[in-house]
Amino acid sequence: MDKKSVASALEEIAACLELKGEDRFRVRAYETAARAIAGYEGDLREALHTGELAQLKGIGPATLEVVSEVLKTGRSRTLQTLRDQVPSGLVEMLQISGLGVAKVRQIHETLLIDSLDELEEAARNGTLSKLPRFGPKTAEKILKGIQFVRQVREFRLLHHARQEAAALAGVLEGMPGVTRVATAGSVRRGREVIRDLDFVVALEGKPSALVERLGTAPGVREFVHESDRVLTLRFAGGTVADVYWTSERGFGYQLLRATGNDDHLASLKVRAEEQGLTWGDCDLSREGEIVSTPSEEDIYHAVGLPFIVPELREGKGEVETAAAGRLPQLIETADIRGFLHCHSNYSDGRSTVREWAEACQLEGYEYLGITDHSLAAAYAGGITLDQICEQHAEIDAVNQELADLRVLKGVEADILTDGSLDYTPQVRASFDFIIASVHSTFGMTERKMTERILKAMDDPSMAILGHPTGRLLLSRDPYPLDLGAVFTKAADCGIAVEINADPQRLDLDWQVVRQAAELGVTISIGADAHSVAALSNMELGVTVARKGWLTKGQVINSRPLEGFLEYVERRRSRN
DNA sequence: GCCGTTTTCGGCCCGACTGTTTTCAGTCG
Repeated sequence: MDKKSVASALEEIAACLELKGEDRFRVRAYETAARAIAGYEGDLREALHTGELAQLKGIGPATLEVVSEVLKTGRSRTLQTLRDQVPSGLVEMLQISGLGVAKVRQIHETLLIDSLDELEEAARNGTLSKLPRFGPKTAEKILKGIQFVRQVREFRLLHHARQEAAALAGVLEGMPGVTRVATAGSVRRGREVIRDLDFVVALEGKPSALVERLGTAPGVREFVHESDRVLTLRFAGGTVADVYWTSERGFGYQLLRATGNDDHLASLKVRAEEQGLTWGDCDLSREGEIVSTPSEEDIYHAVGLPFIVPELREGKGEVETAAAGRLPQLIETADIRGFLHCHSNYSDGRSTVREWAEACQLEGYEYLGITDHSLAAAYAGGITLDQICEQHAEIDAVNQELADLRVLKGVEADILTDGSLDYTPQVRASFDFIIASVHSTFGMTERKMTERILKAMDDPSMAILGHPTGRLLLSRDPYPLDLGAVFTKAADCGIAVEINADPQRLDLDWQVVRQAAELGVTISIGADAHSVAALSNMELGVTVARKGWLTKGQVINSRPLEGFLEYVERRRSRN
């Protein structure tokens, strides 16, 4: 049982309790517990065993019991009981943006609706919009929401998929006859959301023993499909995994095939055939003779190409560029010198300034930019003027003590509805640098939202534009925005545009990162981390940058401290 | 239900926006 299953059990309990009209603080306790589990970095079983889990903030006796039960048996009696009392369709309806408990209950009680299909019908035929306090706009919004929920429920976020894949790879490694295991597919390519997991195993002997053992592996619910080289499994949590097996000498070819994507493979196939090779389902051959391909490098070599890293294999011209010898030297996590965009306990973060500084020093960063929420972000405990003074004094003290790390005084200032930045110019001048982001009024038209952001970019105190499209993967679409206009202006004004590395955001999307870079935009990779446990966000941000073909030189926080500060200063002295 | 203590129970996120209504409930960040 993975973290996601445990967290979603707790979330579902919370939703059921809420729909039953239970005390809202009890509901919130389960939601808090779900977040605590989802954000927990270590191994859950281990932590349960050592008692560390019982100490985790947000976990108490009742929620610990749920966690323990789900880890041991894959189910929770509390949840089973609740499921008998609350129709599952109502829980799904809660995921629709614009529908809260009150409206879902109203719909259920007055129209006797308890599934998405029935809700869709009622929204289409006009019965829904006749309910008190509903109207045509609400019905339309609900129809959109139903589409969205249906579309996203099969997917999971990259970091969750990576955790699941690592756990499953560990199980595969212990299987009889298995000599090598690799994670393939979209997880390996670093896609932001993942539908299925893919694995390649090198096997000695017959696959029957492997198949048999996989059937009894923990959490496996059923075999969806089985052939002579691949087994498709479904786990209790809903995850679907393809396991391909091959010999050691065919491992590279199978790994390449299982990694994809289809467009990339199609381009390779064309090149292979031009070279007189046969691109088979299971192996690469020349004149009937199988070519030995223990590693992927062997295949790229055979078709006359340098190795292409998995992140680039999206069929976006990487094969042609590689053939011309013009693939960029992609940025790596080790190139990042400045850890930017993190929240401390002064706003909605959990770690203190000192904890941030010590953690970043340990990771080898040269500088750290603390950027708490500004005053307008009331829900996130935006930092007041008094707190700013207090925090700056604390940062000064930490800087006095630490020799090889510089803590910068930053802030994530709200871009207000009218396009101005939060705080007065005098207050903004007290910061070393400012990330400016939109956190409210997402429902503007494209023209208005674009005007709002372009106006904010006129403010010389803005160094970085934070999470530019506001999307939340699998839960909220980006707001409409003319990104081309934003990029052009950013390049012109010397404002860096963020790749926000929060696993739920990964905003900019990798597909537009390249466009931004081609327009001359400097990119900032911001962790948007709320505790030191999320230091590893940075790696996800770098994955997005690599998928966007970025080199070290295009990323502002891969510059040394002086280079970063110079960039900020140059921006300030314009206008 | 959990936390943080005045260690036994009170307090827990609040203001703005949206779509509805005609003054505001519900939702969201």
